[in-house]
Amino acid sequence: MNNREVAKVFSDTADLLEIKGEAIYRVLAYRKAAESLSSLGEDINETARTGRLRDIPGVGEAIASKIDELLTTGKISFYEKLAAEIPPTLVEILKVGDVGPKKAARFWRELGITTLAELEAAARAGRLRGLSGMGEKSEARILESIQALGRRESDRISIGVAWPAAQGFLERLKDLPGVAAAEAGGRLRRMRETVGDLDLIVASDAPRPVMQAFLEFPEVERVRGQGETKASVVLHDGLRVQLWVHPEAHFGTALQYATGSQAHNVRLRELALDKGLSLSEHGFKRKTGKEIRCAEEEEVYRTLGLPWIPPEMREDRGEVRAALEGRLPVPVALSDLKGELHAHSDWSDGSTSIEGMARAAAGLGLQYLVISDHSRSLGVANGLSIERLREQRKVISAAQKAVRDVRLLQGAEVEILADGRLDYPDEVLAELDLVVASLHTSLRQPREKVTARLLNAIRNPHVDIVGHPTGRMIGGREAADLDMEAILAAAIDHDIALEINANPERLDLNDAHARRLIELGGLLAINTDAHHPDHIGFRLYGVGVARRAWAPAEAVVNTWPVDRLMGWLGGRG
DNA sequence: GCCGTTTTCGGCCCGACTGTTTTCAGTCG
Repeated sequence: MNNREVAKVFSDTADLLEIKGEAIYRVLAYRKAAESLSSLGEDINETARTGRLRDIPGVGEAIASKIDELLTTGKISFYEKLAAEIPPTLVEILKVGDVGPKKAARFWRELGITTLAELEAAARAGRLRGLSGMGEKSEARILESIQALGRRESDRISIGVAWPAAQGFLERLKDLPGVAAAEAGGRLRRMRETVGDLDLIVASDAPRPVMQAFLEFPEVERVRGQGETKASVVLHDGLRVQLWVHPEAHFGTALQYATGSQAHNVRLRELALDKGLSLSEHGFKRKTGKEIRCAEEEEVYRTLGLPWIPPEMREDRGEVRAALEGRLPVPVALSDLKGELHAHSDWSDGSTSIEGMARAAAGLGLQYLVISDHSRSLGVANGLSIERLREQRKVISAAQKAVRDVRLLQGAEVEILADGRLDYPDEVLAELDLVVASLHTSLRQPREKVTARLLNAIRNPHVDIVGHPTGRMIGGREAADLDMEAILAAAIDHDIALEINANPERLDLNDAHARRLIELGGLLAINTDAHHPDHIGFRLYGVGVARRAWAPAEAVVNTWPVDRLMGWLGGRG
């Protein structure tokens, strides 16, 4: 079983226990363990084999032994017993908005509902409103939420869609009279791969007109809820947006609160309690009733005796403890990136000439750009034959004369063939400044085979970077089944970098694997895989993943000045 | 069920909003 499958069992266990009415802290313990498992950068089978399950945050004696049982027998007797008691299909109806464990339990016990389809039928038949505490409005909301669930292919949208949408709102909010500041919060600010909605936080001492103006934005289809400080709307395209408006004097605590994650916030509130303070989005409160307001987020952390923690690191993955102990790393920032190491031109499947890409890179202030078009076997992408590759080198030199502000290098994104060989012979690879080796085909091979292909590429002395190592597409194609520990170890052994592909549909490596690589002392490259000048803007998302991985600039090869980069490349093949 | 520079037991975050209520439970983040 893989990490995600194991995590799902524990998250389902938490849901079932909650429906059953178990003590909430027992439920939360299972949920916390599930979250830790899903963000674990190492294969859980390896962690179990080496007896380190208890090192996982939130995994104690009881859950560790259940993980062991699951990995060795394929099931957990505790879960089997629970599932015999509470129908496990009830978990799916918790996805419905306004339906939590209490309602799910009542639908089941009082109406015999066990599945989403049965819940929908009961709502349509008007049978929900008969329950005490439920009326027509509740029933209508539930029905509406079920339909919304069915319409959306997934309940999450890509950060590549959400980010620009949020920026558009923020610009307009900042222009409103009486608005001192506007920021995105939530998963978006933490640079998660996907978000469920947009959380926007505005500082204003006159909240009412700001709220009103927001509700009248043309893309707003309907208002889901509205109070003094919060409003929630649905846009015509189905995107949900939440707006918080707080006075300037609270903006720091409000932004901190709205950024989350929930688990991170719980940690901070626990720390606050240790200091005799109660923390909420409005500020700190002493037992005496005296309040401490924070206009800036830094003040919130300072009050707790902490340095400011970057939003991308706020996932309760040890950042609070690291901050307390003064060993929180400074993660790489967008401004640290000095070059792009993986970009395509119209020589293969890019949209734009080499010179056009060079001008775009120069316009962004990059110091170097590697043109890395596809290799010969990738016919669908117009991969370059050896002859065309050599011809391209001359064109790159000519482009360099035309665009002097950015150093142009010739690379290639070389196919790792199904049998593990590379798509160009070594003597051709040796002619290139930089080699990105990538998998595009036969991603579904068994673990041993696909892992061996990547290892073979890593051992080739000409390969500098492995591109989008797992091949996953978010919400689309599954990652290849790789022995990631072996890949990370080999990459470190051979002093090559693993790519964080910044395309928001890829983000590959993901944050968990990238963090594991950093822990082990490896190197990353943040590459956009640009096929169009605009795609170089994807760097932002790749940096987000690297920051979530706690990667310092030092560990990212394209933050290095060109001389150091060339030295690293030249040290190999 | 987890966890510990106040603890191996006794804690484990806090408030807004909604709908159905006559004061609160449930959900959400």
